[in-house]
Amino acid sequence: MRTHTQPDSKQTDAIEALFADRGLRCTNQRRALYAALASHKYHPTAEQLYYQVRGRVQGLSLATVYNTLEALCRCGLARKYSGEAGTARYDACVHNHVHTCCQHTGAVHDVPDELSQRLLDCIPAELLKELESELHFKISHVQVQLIGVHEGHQILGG
Amino acid sequence: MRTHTQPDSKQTDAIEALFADRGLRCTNQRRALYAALASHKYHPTAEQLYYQVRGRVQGLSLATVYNTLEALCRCGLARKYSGEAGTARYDACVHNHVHTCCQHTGAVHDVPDELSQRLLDCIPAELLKELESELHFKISHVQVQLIGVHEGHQILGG
DNA sequence: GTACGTGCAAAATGTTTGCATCATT
DNA sequence: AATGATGCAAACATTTTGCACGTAC
Repeated sequence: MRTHTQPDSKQTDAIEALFADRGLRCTNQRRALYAALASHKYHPTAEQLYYQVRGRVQGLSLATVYNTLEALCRCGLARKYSGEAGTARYDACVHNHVHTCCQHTGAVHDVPDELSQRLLDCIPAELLKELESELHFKISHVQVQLIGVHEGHQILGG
Repeated sequence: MRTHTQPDSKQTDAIEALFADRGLRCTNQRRALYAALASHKYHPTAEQLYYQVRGRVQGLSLATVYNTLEALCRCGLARKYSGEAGTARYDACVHNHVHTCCQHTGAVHDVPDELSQRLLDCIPAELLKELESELHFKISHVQVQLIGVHEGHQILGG
């Protein structure tokens, strides 16, 4: 296989530091996958990431994509979503935001930060505290999805 | 709609009426599946429903379970959720409620109605209206999940 | 040097589909 | 009688796993 090729860049250093901080080994594959994930505006599936990153890191395998995504999720650097469709989607875990999910196409989009924040701010922390103690459930985060259809699409009656 | 709390035949009639109302054919399989789904406290997967209902309706197939669930979802009698795990879960669509989803076990539970309602009521209708017009997205419903761990479970580090 | 990550392919899920038969309307 | 649902099995899609090798620490 390939000897270690390390592109010099501020961002790479930042990623290395991030990984080190979480006790993750920093491999070319992981670095590239995380960089791709973090730069994604939407929410790629494992397969999409695979094809995207494959061009940059040779010999990347889909298994590694899954392994890496799982590692990233486990240490809190990424999040896994399972929208309406059967395929899991991922994003780099920057901060909590709201998603829209189209019932027609299955597409998942972000709600812009400002709006997301306003929506999430509606839920008072005390209520969450109360839920935690009532349900004996430690809440790590609240996930909000707006289910519906993008304008121009109709739900077929049936 | 008049809902008598009465023997099985009454409930069966109610289901038939419900189906007729939506233009769904009422077969034994569908009736049994819907009854099972509606009585479920948790959120069965297709497979769980299959094994549960199989005892009551002879020769039920998994394909029919999927077909039926899809038909129910399409006409608004059921909802499909895709929690953290890779398996879709369903419930009879009574009213909107909040779910907890355990990061450790993947278990999905309902938040009791009163608490769910209080949480959902936090989101003002005007904000949703605003989101709809900003995003060009027709919101059918808001889905809230509390992600975390049930007490007594720890997230394992590595 | 060692523990862990990787690639490959095969296996384990989970879901959908084609077609002949059967039941509901 | 006609339309649509069912069952079966096979196709399909997605994710996980075992193993030999390579690499970061």
